[in-house]
Amino acid sequence: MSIAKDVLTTTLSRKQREIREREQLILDTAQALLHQHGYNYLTMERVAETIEYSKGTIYNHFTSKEDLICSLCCRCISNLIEIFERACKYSGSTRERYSAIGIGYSLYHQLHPMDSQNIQTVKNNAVREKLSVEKLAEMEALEFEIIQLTQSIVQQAIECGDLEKKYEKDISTIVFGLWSMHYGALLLNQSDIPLNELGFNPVVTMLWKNTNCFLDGYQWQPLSTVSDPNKLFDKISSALFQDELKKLKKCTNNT
Amino acid sequence: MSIAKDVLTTTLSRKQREIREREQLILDTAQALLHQHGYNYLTMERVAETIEYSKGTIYNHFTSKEDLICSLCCRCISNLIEIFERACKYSGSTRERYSAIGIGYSLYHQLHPMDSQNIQTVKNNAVREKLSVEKLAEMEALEFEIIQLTQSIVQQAIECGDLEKKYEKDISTIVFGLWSMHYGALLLNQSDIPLNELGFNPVVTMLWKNTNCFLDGYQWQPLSTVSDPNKLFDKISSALFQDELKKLKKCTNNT
DNA sequence: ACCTGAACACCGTTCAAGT
DNA sequence: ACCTGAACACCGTTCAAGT
Repeated sequence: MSIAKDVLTTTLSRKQREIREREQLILDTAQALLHQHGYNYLTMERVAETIEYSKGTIYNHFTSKEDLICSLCCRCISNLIEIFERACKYSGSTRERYSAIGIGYSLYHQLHPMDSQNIQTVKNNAVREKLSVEKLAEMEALEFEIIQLTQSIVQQAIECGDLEKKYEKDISTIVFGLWSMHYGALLLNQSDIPLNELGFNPVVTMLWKNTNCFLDGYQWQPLSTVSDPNKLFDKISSALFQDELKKLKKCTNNT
Repeated sequence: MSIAKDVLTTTLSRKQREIREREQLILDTAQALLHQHGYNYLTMERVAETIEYSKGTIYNHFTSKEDLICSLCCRCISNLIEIFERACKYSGSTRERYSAIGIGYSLYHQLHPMDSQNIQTVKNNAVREKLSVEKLAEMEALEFEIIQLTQSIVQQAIECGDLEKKYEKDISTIVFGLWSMHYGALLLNQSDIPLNELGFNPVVTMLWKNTNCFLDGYQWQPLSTVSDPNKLFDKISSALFQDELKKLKKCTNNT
């Protein structure tokens, strides 16, 4: 009985599971093509060939090439949100948690450069122009989630006095400051401007320094001058990327 | 004799002048198509039709569609450099001049949103992948010019003591801070994230506030707390965009 | 109900023919 | 020496036919 029921429910949902799995397969394939051979190599034809289905089937999952790319982007933003949630849960002062968001952002992009390329691809007008309003709304909802998470920490900082009350009207400005600084840095980093040849330090290092000065400028307590910023960086980054570091350790132990 | 010589030299260079003029015409046309109907409406065919030449002729000027778009982008960056040069010449403290760079950047993008869209278009991988190394080098050279202009002000600030000596090793980091903050803000602004619906202040306002806090964090003298930042903004922006404001005045007087 | 792939549309690019 | 536009290549998208 129990087995029969299992079989029944399995049978009922198998098709759905198959479809869901194939959708992930398409996304994985598209991501791999994009990452390995660049944007112009990614064609619907090639995705179809790789997964051994016809082009028509892909269009059953995604209404257009742009829709496929945007879905890829949404998956990457979801991964990023997960990091941000970890940062919010970090046990430390409000300033440490806010810093953790920045660190999570920049380290995530360093650890997963292809994800960050995917996210940028959708910012392009040629792609955006072809997206449906529904798809754009889906992406916007994810971006909104990120803003909310970030904003909540600034709010808490004001409530507990780490940030002066007079900055209450600047909450969204402070969010925008961290966001624009990191977003801009990420894009400059992955553009092919040869930053290190031009004498710039590593982007993660510069971002950390600049974020600290930015928050010091808002007098967000405790100021970066009262403790060692480098130690704090290591502390937060190892806390945020515990899982990733574990994986790396495992790999090196096995070999 | 003199006339004959004039005719001769005119004849000799007429072709060249014609070609140069046509090149600008192609760029203007492409920009107009891009601005009025979006990226996907801009085709080589349509550009050819509009300027009443054949497609082959356009390929005599530009080796590919991407080459055309990149040339458009370079023209826009040159315009931006002109603003930056004005900012560097601004008579005021080093901090005021550095601020002027930021203000020039954000106001330029506000006054010429289509230029800033052009600049962004080339950041897209689909376009970059197809560019020749020469074209990329041309753009890089322009970007380098911007960096140099910005860096020179930070250098001066350290020399005259407006910035503490200990920040000498952070010069490029301070440049990167202003750059990433403004670049990120610009991109967020022209993406279709509805910033004002999400409760954000106007981007130019937020940038000015954040830049001041950023520079305060580096203790760049004089701090924004000793004078009215809003007055300074108005002073700098009217000095930088004198020409533009004159034009606007003329227009309103004539009508 | 789902999958297929031939056929179509569109656009970037080339090059033989024309002036 | 320069310009033209037919012809080609490539790729996104559709949909009648098949299972």
